[in-house]
Amino acid sequence: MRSSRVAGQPRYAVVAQALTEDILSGRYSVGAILPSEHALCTQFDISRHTTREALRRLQALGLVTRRAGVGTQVKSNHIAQRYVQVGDTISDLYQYAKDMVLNVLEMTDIEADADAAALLGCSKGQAWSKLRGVRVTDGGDEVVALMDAYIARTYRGVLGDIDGADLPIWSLIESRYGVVPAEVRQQISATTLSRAEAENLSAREGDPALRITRHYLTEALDVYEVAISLYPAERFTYSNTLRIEHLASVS
Amino acid sequence: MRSSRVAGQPRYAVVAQALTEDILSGRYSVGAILPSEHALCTQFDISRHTTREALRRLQALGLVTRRAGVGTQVKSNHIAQRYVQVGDTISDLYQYAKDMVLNVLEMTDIEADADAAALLGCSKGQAWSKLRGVRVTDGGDEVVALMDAYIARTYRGVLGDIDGADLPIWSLIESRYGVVPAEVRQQISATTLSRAEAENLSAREGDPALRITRHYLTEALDVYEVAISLYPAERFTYSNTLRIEHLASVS
DNA sequence: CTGTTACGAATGTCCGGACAATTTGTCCAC
DNA sequence: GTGGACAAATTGTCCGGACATTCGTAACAG
Repeated sequence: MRSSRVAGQPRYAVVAQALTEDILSGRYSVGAILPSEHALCTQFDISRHTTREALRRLQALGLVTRRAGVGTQVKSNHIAQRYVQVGDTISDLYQYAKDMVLNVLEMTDIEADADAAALLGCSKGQAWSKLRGVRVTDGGDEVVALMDAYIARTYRGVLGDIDGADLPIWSLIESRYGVVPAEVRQQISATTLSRAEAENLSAREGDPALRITRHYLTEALDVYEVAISLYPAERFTYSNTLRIEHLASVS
Repeated sequence: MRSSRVAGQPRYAVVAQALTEDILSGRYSVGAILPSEHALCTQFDISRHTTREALRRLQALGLVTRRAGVGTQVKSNHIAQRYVQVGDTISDLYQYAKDMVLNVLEMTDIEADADAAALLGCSKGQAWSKLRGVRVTDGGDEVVALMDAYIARTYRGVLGDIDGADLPIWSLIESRYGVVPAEVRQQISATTLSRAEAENLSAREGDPALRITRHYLTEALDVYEVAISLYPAERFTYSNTLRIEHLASVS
């Protein structure tokens, strides 16, 4: 018996709603395989086309992934907000280094002690390369930021490419190793410059500054780069524009 | 005559690729209406189902919008990077006010002078309501932020709801007027507290603080709320996690 | 001139069927 | 055991058709 059509609700929406609830409530846990298209067709007494439309919605919501030969797998048990980054100012998440050059001051290989392990989110003793440098404007006449970066030892090879580069480090890693950032965690806080920091930045002690810490993670959620940048307030404002994507609700 | 199938390329991908190039190159400008599904079916000699699959891809890339009775309209002439916000910390873009209460200090109606017009991105003389308040923790024992907000006079009605609210103002406007933010522009900068600011925040003069300015815009890109918040550094770090969406390329 | 109605055009919602491509696992030969 | 051939299950790619819903506009009525 065909399930009766609810007023104003397309059939695929009914199915999508039901499956969404099952996923959000945990009846299907993350990693579980949903019933096959054929099974859903039988269960809801709808055509395969309609079933696929329903599953397409779940996919658009980021709840499931689909693979031929495998099935429909639950990817996430909550619906995340989606943003589209617009504009291309110097300070955009991925473009903040545009028109700037990175001059290396110091490079060392380290094994993470307790402090570093906490910062980097790794176990004690893990091997990293540490780098200290300044970002200067393309002409080289103004220091914009002081940066400490930690790079997983695996990608040590980029160290040679960094001095004088006008690209972010993660981008150098990408072109050399093919590692793309899949997730970026950032913390932005306010601070005042210490004597030593002010010296490197040709600013005054006590001046306000923005401290931006970014963790770059691979698809497998391994941290492979951490960058901590210090931007004197008068030379830098972090700004971005986010456009909210209007996701078609399943209901 | 049916267009021959390129090796490894589904038919819909060929169509999607062709249309994408036409949009990116500007042959179809933003706002233009693409040929109808029927026309594309004839042009490429494919079924309507295949045509719709191609257009679905363009939609997923954010290049077009589709409306029944109208057609497929070009929305953007470039492919933007997509981020998905994950996590739900206190400082997430839309959740930063969680577990906090807003206490109003002062409310006034203003007409924008030159300074205000520049800040709000409106013409001089436009009518706004200005509000000064502090965000305190739920228990009320700690001041977390000092906030100046400007609300378009049209939504003046929310002013009565604000004192003591534990929601962001835009959220109050949404529930009362049905206005949803479609775009948010934010600037984050570092500063040090002035004497007066420190007093309101029970902090010390010269302490570092984060100044976050947010413009909330409607779908039509009208600014309807501007919030400027001052967070003493030791009580607040702005942090968020962005997951990069792997958009299926059309090719 | 203004408000209403009617029509056409476009996308949205469904159904049916067929074959291709991908993946996983089983079974057999070596 | 190990490797390869094979089969089964699953999603992906296409085709055809039918009717519903939405929206702009043109014709019409007042």
